[in-house]
Amino acid sequence: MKLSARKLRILQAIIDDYIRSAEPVGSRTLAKKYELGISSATIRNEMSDLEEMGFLEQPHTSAGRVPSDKAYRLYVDKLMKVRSLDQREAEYIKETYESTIDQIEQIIFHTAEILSEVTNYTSLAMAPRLNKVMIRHIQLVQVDEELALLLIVTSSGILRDTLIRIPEGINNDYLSRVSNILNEQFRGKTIDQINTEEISSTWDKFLKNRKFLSSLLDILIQRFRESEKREVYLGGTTNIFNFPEYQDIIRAQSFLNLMEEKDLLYDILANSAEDGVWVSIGSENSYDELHDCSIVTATYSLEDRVLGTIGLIGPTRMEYSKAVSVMDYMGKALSRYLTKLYGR
Amino acid sequence: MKLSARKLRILQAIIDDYIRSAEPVGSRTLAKKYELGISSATIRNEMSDLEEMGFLEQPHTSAGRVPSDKAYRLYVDKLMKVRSLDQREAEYIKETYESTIDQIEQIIFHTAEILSEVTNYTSLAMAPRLNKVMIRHIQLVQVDEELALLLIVTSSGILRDTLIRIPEGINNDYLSRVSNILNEQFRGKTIDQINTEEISSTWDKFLKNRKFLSSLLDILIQRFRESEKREVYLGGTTNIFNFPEYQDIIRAQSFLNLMEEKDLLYDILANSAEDGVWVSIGSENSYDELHDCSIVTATYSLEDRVLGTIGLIGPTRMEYSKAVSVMDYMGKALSRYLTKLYGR
DNA sequence: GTTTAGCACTCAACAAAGGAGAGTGCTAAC
DNA sequence: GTTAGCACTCTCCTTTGTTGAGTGCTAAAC
Repeated sequence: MKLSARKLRILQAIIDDYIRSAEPVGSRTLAKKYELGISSATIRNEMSDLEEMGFLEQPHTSAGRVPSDKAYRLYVDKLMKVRSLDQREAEYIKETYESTIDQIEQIIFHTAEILSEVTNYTSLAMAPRLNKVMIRHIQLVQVDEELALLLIVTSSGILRDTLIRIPEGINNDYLSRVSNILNEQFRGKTIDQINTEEISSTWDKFLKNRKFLSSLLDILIQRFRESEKREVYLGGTTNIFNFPEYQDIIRAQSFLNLMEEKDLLYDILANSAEDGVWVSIGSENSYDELHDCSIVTATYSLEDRVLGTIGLIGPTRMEYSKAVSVMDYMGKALSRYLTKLYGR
Repeated sequence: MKLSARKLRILQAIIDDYIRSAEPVGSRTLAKKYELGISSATIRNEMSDLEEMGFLEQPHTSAGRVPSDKAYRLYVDKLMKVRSLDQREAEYIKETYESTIDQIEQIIFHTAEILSEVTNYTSLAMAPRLNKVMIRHIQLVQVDEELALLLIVTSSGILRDTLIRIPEGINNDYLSRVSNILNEQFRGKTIDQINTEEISSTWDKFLKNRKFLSSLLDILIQRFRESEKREVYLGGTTNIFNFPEYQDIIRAQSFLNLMEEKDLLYDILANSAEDGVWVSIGSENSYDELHDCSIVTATYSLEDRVLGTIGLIGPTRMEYSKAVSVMDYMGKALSRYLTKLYGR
């Protein structure tokens, strides 16, 4: 069977209506509300065809029909008109960025909050993958007799540091010699590329303070490990209660429990598109728990390195056109903002 | 009317039973399950008295009875036996502390997670109030031609830092002169005690780079402001679904929404006891939204300065004896751990 | 004076029964 | 190919009993 223009029009009307109302759509409603120029009986016949073709589903015999995941996919790919973002919303996003602080993690966290505010969906934001970023500078700074600070600066200005205790009798000169060696070893590499054994052997130059030096290395490595931490920030988790499909306590709970599985969420974001906006609908998701959710993601970058992904999650009956336009805008705005702050 | 020993025994039995079952307790159940040595009719009479005295409430005529907030208060103050913590749980807490990282905020966050794991309640943890902590050292470190790092070390080793851009032609010497001045101004003060105007006038010594210096000051002040940030970490928010009283979607939602109001939660923690464990039951809470929750808090300290508060929140039908013992243990364990890490 | 057995009464919770309403599929006519 | 009409289906809601746990009261027993 072919998807005639009329069938498409009807399908579009059903999807639009269902996205708005969350109620199965019947032929009579359709005939009355949308100016399709055909009677409900004709619509019934067409709907029957659409069901046979897998675009519609019936919760039970005497209910209206509901779009299938396949229908949403068609909608997203062909039918939907992606509006560009509302002037007011774009303005709002811009403004909030201007007033934020400059720690990269905080910016991402804040981004998640804005996303959920603007869309009323639950938002996800993956912390930047700093292990893809080059180390630019490592330095030990003496704070006082007991303490020194170990600094790691990456090529994008992102910073890690740790306060460490130093043994007695170590002075600033000594620390800067150590710094130089560390720099030789690390500079220009990404965290992924570091070879710890090689470094360890370098310490042989230093006869004294072996213990201190190797603990220093431990700390460094630990800090690098942390950068690989698969952190996900969430926004608007309780927005899910706004949707009638989550009025059921069991479903709401299982959704919220899912949102606590940061590792899984991270995987979802990490496995979405490599660049740009990406939509995954219901059963397209590789995780069972998400079979009645849809996810819209966008990547964000610093200069032209993709650092991470942000996303929205909601019922399959999602306002895709809005979600896609917001994500598109947001991914770009965030990238611009990061590049402005940390780019060269 | 006097609270006879028998009335107390009955009340205790009712509270114990209700805490376990969440079902109104009837006289027959009581007579059968607990060896009180009296018949259900006698218990009925006593229960009627207890209701008159305000210790019991009846959801409706033909239901059993439920302890009132007043009863829980009596229970917490007089009746309950505070067990010391289960060996296994104490062990578990100790172990997890040993494997954590050393950023103070992370430790606190992790504490919240442990708390909710051990108790199955929702946990709260207030970030440390660093504005009560003395500034020990401020330093500017040059990273390369464009960037420098501004460091603030407090008396308890807690660190804040920011990467800043420096104007051309500024060298390390210059930065260390500036550092010295900043140190003169700030060292030994708490963040609360800083007088920004006084500092601003100090810049007059420097003819060049006024703009850089004043932006530096802005950043410093901003960082201090951040330290006053009223941050609260949560653990186990979805644990609330385990309780039958939150099977109702409206109540669950309003609870979860409440948990998003970080400012309010911060206030609650900040206004609990100044030191040690504290219990607030139902209507004792000053916020309406919490009238059917109870909160158990404990403070944590570094050396002997109280830095913040951790807490548990759950239905008034809470296992107070467990909650109190866990909070007591945890407050102390956290303080010990912080002191070990950051104390002198 | 307490304690207890017995009984009438109350009320929520559950289940069954009976519309009402929305929607479908089919048929026959246009 | 389109449409009106009608029988049929199925959920949802309301109504109506029924059950069971629990109470309060009274009168007898201790």
